[in-house]
Amino acid sequence: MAIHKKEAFTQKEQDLAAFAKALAHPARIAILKVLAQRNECICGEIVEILPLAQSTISQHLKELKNAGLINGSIDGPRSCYCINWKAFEKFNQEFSWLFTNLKIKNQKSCC
Amino acid sequence: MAIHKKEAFTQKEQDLAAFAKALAHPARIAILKVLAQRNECICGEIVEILPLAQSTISQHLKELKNAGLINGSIDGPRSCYCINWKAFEKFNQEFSWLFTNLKIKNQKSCC
DNA sequence: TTATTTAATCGTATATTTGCGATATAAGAT
DNA sequence: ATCTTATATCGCAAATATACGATTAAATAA
Repeated sequence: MAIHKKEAFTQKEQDLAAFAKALAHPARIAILKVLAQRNECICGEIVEILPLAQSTISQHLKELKNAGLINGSIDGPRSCYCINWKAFEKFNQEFSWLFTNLKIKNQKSCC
Repeated sequence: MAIHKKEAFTQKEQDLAAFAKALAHPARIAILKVLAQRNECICGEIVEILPLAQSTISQHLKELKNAGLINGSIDGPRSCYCINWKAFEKFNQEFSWLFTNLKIKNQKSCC
């Protein structure tokens, strides 16, 4: 693709896209669901639940953490993860902005 | 990656991930904004606004259409696109389900 | 019919993502 | 100090995504 042209778009567009990207894999959706159900969770528990290798889960957790959607803290030899509800709330609003705000002027599909 | 393990996840998880994937690029967010503002739009107009080649825009439009987020109809030598608000509404609810429903039990982040 | 316009598709190059095994790291247990 | 446990990281392979120029297709205009 030569060059990513992300810099050509607004920060808000980039942020929203980055958030969507973090959610753009069923494994990460599933991880978030597990974290939400258990409030907090160590990596190993997720590995037991999902049909993916430990290294793969660790990678997905890293991406979710980089996107700011989860928090992680070292707890002895384990790593404890949980959802960052604050960030979720923020992005939920961003999505609402995209979903509803843009809809105000035009209510119906055309073609 | 050898094999995509998407089939190992629920349909709902896959659908939500696919929707997020469609939004996971700033160009596609920008295209949706243009479509929302103008209600309907031909490909060429979007090409004039965004700093991407015609073939690239066409590719992004195809992905948005495949994801069901936009409708497209052939209008002579042009193609007219618009947002499929119904699909948007549906996925907005799916996201709300993810964002709020899961949150009921656990209100605070742990780590 | 022949040109023009508009958009989709093809082919290609490159970047990124996904996945896993192997290894490294770091804390706790013995 | 050594072993065990839990997780992160490395290195690799394969799949996807991104981008663009060139070409094709299809409708209109001349």
